[in-house]
Amino acid sequence: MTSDTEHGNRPLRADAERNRGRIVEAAREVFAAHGLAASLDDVARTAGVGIGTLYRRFPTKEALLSAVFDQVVVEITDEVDRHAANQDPWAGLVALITDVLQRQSGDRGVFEICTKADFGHLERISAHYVPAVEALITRAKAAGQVRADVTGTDIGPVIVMLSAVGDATRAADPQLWRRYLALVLDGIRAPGVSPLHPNRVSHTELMAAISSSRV
Amino acid sequence: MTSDTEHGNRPLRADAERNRGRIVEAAREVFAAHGLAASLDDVARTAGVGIGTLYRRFPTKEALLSAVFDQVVVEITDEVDRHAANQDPWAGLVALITDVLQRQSGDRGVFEICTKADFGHLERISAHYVPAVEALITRAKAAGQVRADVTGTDIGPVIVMLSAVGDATRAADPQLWRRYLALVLDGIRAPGVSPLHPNRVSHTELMAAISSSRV
DNA sequence: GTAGAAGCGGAGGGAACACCTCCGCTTCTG
DNA sequence: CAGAAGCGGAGGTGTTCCCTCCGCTTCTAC
Repeated sequence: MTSDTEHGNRPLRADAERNRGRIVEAAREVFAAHGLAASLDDVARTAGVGIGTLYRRFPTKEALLSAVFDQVVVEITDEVDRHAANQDPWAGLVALITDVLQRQSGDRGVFEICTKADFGHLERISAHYVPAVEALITRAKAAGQVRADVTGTDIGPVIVMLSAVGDATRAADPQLWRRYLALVLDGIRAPGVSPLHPNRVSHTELMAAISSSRV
Repeated sequence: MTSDTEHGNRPLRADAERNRGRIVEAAREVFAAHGLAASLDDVARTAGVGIGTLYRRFPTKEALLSAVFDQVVVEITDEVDRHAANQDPWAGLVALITDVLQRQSGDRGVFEICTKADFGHLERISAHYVPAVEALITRAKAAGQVRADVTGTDIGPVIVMLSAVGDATRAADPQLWRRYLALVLDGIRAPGVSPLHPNRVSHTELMAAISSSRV
């Protein structure tokens, strides 16, 4: 955010640096509202600069996405690691799911970098997410907090599910997803009642499936 | 499907009638795979006819959508009414949710006519769906089968949620949504554990929100 | 103050993709 | 077998992207 150079070389002129900041800020807003497919013309308009200015600073769309989301990825992975370290595994799991959803609800850009493989952020996130969730689920099951037939690979789909309901109901009530989170948590909690359809799908297969859906 | 006239007037020539059938069938397939935004060129190609032939028979995209989905809407509303009449309200509710999801999982076209207001099918469906679900929930709560803090307006979001997970995990395992259905059903079942975020949103508001999401 | 480097805006090129029209040619039917 | 009906698909029109180019403006170092 506060980098005052372009590629670590010559510092930018003051007005250029100011515009760069505006562009990143506008991109964040626009991607949050319309997803990563939003047009760069839209970003430039929101930033109040010409499209040429945007492209001089960020030669490709991907460069802009990096500038906007690299920091967010670090925040998310830190958060995930922190929750994994929670002494109470159930509390950690709930906090992890809640935090991820809170970030995603209301920010379609974040949602998409977490679920679409297109731009490489997903890999970095899942490298932290997968072991964290596996450890939490194992510990929570050992403590009798989570039903025995739930696995670590179920949490990804649970997040997708709640994220979808958050998106769908946002216009009616932006916090309504919390209601369905509570419902689903009650479903995950021990002891289960309904028998579960078997889940023989790996994290890797799930990631691939999720990021390829709704093309 | 077996209509052998265009607007109830002169019957079509045999080859034209044959092509009309192929077009409707191809449209069903293409919309199922790619959603209602799929292009009519794609439909024509799949049907093995020229784009001109398609447009002569269906002057607008909407006419084709009607030909494809009007019957589906009737089937859905019949199904919904039938489940509402189930003596065991819990069994009826589960069957209703399962049937809707079964139809939607694997058919993006059906999913979209059920959730997007664009083409007017949603209204016809919800005219049956809303009273059916309200009656089932009321009866199921009276029988102690559903937790007291769940309402009729929760079932729509639940379907959206499971439909999203079905879509996301389809490539990994097309039946995996059943696993999360069981999880959610356990969450809906009486007695609840986690307190639910209040739901002060009407069916109408929810429909509007859902059909306007992911524009 | 000023020269010139740095930066700026936005028209527009090029590509992709959608819906739909038109018309010369083909096929069916009475 | 005549002529009505139907056919195909090139192409018109429109939209929406990403990105380039270049004449003009603004900043900054001296």
